Amino acid sequence: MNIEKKTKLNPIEVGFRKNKKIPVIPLARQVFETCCANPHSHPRGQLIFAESGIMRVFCEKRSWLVPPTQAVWVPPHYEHQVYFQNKVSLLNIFIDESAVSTLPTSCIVIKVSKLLKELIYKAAKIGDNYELNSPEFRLMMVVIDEIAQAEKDELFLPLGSDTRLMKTINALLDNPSSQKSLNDYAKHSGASSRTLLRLFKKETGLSFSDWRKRMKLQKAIEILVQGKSVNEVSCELGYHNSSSFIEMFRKELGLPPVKYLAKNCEAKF
Amino acid sequence: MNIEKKTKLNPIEVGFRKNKKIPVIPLARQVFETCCANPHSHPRGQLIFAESGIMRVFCEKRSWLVPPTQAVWVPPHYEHQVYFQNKVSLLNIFIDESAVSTLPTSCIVIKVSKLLKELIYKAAKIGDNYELNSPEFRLMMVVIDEIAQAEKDELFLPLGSDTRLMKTINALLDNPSSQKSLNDYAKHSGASSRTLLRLFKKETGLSFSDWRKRMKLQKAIEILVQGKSVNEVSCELGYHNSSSFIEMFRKELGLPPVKYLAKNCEAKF
DNA sequence: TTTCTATATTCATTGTCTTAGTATAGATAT
DNA sequence: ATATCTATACTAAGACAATGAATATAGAAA
Repeated sequence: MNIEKKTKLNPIEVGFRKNKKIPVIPLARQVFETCCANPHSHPRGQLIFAESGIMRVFCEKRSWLVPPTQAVWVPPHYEHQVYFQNKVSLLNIFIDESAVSTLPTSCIVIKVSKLLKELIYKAAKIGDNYELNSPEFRLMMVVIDEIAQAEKDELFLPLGSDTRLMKTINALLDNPSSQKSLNDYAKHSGASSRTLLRLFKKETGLSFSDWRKRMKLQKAIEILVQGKSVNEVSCELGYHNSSSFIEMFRKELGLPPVKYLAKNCEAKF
Repeated sequence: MNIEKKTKLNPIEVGFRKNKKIPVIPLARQVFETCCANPHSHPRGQLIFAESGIMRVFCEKRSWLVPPTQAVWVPPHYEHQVYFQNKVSLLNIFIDESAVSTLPTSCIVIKVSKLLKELIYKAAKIGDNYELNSPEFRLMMVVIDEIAQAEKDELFLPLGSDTRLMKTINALLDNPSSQKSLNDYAKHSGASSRTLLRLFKKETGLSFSDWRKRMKLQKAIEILVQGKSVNEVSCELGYHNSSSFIEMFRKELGLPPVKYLAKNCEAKF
C-alpha cells in the first residue's frame, strides 16, 4: 500500500450541501479502483463501512485496516482520510452533532453485527428521504443505538466457514510462531495456494498475511500484558529478531510495543 | 403428521401475567417434540416465528404450514392454535393492542426478511426487561414497523380441515416427490376425485395442481436453504432433471433457484 | 399444461502462471 | 527496546484455461 499514490475523489458533500434537519444521512458509494480520499473533516460524525473490499482509515495519527466485518466511527469534526484498495462498496452513515451524544468521542473501530449490517443496508435504501418520527426515522435512531452498543475491537479476527480455510486458520491459531508459508498451508488444507488466498479474502475480508499479522498482534498484546519482554514475545511469535517484530507492530498500531502497552493497557504493577 | 395427536403445552401466559406497560414482549421458546398448543386467544397480537423447524398455524378457520422463511401475524383476541412438528425453535413477539394500529387486522403470513429476523433475535435477547424510551424500546418499535412493512408471502401453504382433504394433503407433504395423480389420492382418501378437487378449491383456495406446485416450491426453498444443490432438490421433488425444476421455479417466482435464494433468504451458514 | 430428453449457454470455482509489491532476516546503530 | 537499511523469500492479484454447476431453450411426450 502506498499512501503517496493519492487520487483525489469527488468530495463527499452530501452531508453538508443539504440543509435537511434529519439527524442521520446514509450514503452508499461504489469505489472502482485503488484510490484515496484526501484528509478532510465535517460537522457530522461518520460511520464508514465497507460492505465489500478493504480500506485503510487514517484518523488521529493512527490507521486501521478495515474489512467488512468491521466499521470505523469518526466523531464530528475529526479529520480523517480513507484509502481504498481496489473495488470497495462503501456505506456511510453521517450523524448530526445533535445526535452523537451516546457515541464515542474518539475515532474507533467497531464490530459490525448482522443486525447492524442489515440496519445499515435498510438505512442506505431509505437514504435521506424521510420525515421525522416516521418508521424510517425510528430505524435511523436504532442505527445510532446499535453503533453505540457495538463492541469496540480493532484487532477482531474474522473466521470463515469453508473447511479448507478453517483447517488453515486453526493451524495458524494453534501455532502462531510457525514460519510456514501459504504454500505449506495450502498443501495441508487440500486447496491450491491461489484458492486458499481467495478464501481468506472472501471469507475473512483480510488477505492471508494481514490475517496472520492480526493474529500475531492479538497474541503479542496477550503475552505482553502478562509482563513478558519484547524479546520473548518476538520469539513466541516466530520472529528471528525483535527489530522485525517491533517494526511490524509499530507499523500496524502506530506505537512500538511497550509504548503501546503503556498507553492502551492498564499499567502493570 | 397427525393433528389429532395433541399434547397440551404449558399455557403461554407471559403476555397476560405481567402487568408491564411495555408494548412489545418478545418470548423465545424451545419445543422439543411434536406437540400442539390448544386453541386460545389473548389481548395482545402475536407474531409467531419458527427460526428452525416447521409448524402449522390455525386461525380464522384457515391453517398454514409455516417454515422458517415465514412468520404468522395473529391480531389481538384472535383465536389460534399451533401445531409443532418435532423440534422447533420458536420466537414470539407479543404486541399490545395499543401498538397494533399499523398492523394487519386479520391473520396473515409474512416473509421474514434478514433485517426482521435479526431484529427478532435481538428483541428476544432483550426480553421484557426494558424501559420506555430506551434503546431497547426503540428497537421494539422498529420491530413493529418492520412487521407492518413486511411483504405478505404469496408462497404460504394453506391447509384444510376436511378429513379426506387432510389425508391427501398429509400424503402429499410426506412424499413430495410422488408422481401420483389426483385419482390415486382420491382412492386413498375415500372421496371421489371430483370431490377432492372441490375440497382443494374450497378449503385452500387452490386447485390440486396449484397446491402441489406451491408445496413443491416451499419444499424446494426449505431444502435449498439447507445448502443442498439444485440438482439434489430436483430429485427430492421428483423431477427427472434440474431443467424442468428450474423452469417451473422461475415461471412461478420470477427468478431461478439460486438467484431467488440469494435475494430472499439468508446466505447459508 | 406440465414435464421430459437433449443441447446450448452462462456463471462460479479452481488451478497454473506471471508480475509487481511486501515482509522479514540479518546487519548495524541509537 | 527501538530504528534503519538491503537482499531475498514470500504474497497479492490479474490473466487465462479447465471444470462442473446452474440456467435457458425448443421440440417431443404424457
